Amino acid sequence: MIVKGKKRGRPSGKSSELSAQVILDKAKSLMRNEKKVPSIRSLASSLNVDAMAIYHYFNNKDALLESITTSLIESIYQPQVNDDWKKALTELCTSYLILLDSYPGLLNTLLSMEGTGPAQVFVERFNILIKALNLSKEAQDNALNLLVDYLHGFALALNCQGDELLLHVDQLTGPLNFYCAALERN
Amino acid sequence: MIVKGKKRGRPSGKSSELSAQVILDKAKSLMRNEKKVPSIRSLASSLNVDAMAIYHYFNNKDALLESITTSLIESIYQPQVNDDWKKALTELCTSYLILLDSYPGLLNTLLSMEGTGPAQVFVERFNILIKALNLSKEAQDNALNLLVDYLHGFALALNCQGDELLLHVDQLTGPLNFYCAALERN
DNA sequence: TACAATTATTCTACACCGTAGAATAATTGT
DNA sequence: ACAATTATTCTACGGTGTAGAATAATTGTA
Repeated sequence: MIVKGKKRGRPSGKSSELSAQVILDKAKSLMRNEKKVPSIRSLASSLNVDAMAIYHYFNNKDALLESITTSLIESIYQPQVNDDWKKALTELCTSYLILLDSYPGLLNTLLSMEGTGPAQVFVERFNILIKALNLSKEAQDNALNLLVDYLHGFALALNCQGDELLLHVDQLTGPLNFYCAALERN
Repeated sequence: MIVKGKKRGRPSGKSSELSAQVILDKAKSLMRNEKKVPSIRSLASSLNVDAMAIYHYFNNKDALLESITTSLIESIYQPQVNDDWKKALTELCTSYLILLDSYPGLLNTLLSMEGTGPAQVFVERFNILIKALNLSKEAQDNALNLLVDYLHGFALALNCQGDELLLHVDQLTGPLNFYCAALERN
C-alpha cells in the first residue's frame, strides 16, 4: 500500500497541479463513492500526495468540509418567477434531499456552520416561492422551520440507515403533500 | 494523569462492583455533563477501571450506546387515556426533544438502530394520542413522518450548534402549533 | 481437598485519526 | 548572487476503538 517516497520540497515546474480545486473535486467524488467523509490521509493518497500537503490549501479539515458545503449548496433548485409554487417547492425539497443524501457529512457541516451560512440558501429560495401564498410573517416562519427541520431529519435518517432499502427520497411525497395541504388551508 | 497500575486479574471479593448498570449510569452522566459521547478510555478512567474492562460487559461501543438508548427512550411522555390530544402531543414532543438534546449522540444511535428499535417507542405513543382525530391511515402516516423527522431535524440542529443561545426547545411551539392546525383541519 | 474451568480484570499493541512542526527544494524577488 | 517565499514530504504526538494475551480470583467437580 505505501509506496512512493516522493522527493521532498516544492515540486518542479507547473506540472501535477495540486490546488484547492482539485482537492475539493476529489474530496467530493470520494464522499459520493465511498458514502462517507474521507480521512485526510485517504484523500491525500488518492491524490498521490502527502497528507500534510492538504493543509497548505485548507487550515483544517472543517475548513475543507465547509468549502465543499458552500459550493455544493448552490446546486439546489432555483425557483423561477413563473413557477407554480407547489411544483417549485417539490423541486426545491427533492434537490435538497438528494444533495444531502449524495454527500454524507454535508448535513452535519451545514448545521455546524449555520448563522447566515449556506443553510440560508435553502431559506432564501423557499422564501421566494412562498410569496405566492401571502402568508403572515409568523405562519411563514413556522412553515419554514417545520419544513427545513423535517428535511434535515429525513436526510439524517437516510444517512444513518445507509440505504437499507426501507428508506428512499420518494417517501418525501406523502408528508410533503400533507404539508402543502396545510399551507393551502392556512 | 496516568496513575494507578492496579493489580491484574479478577479482583477479590464482591467489592467495587463494576457491572453493566454502573457502566451505563456513568456513561449517561458523562453524556449529560460533557455534552458528548465519552471515549471508552475516558469512561473507563472515570470508573477507575481499565478501558478493556468495559468490553467484558458490552461487545463494542455501539452495543453500549444502543443499550443506553433503549433504556432512555422509555422516559418520554406516556399519553394518558383522558388526555387532550393537543396537550399530550405537546408533552410527548417536548419530552422527546429534551431527551435528544440532553444526550448528544442519542439521536444518531437511535436512527442507526431503527427497524422496530427504540424509535418505535415514539411512534407507538404518537399513535395512541392521534386516535382522537380519526384520521385516514394515509393522513396519519404522513402526519407521523412529518413530525418525527421534524423533531429529529430540530434535535440535530440543537446538537450541532451546541446551545449558541440562538436555538432552544421553546422554538418548538410555533411550528408545532402550525402542525396541530394542519391536523385539525384535515 | 486438589485442581480444572470459568470469570473479571489489566496490559500491550495495532491501525486508524487530525494535525503541529521541522526539513527540504523549487520559484520568485531584489 | 542570494534572500525570501512557497509547496511539498517526513516525523511525531496524542487521541480513537478494540483484538489478544496474561493474570488472578472464584466456582465447579472428582
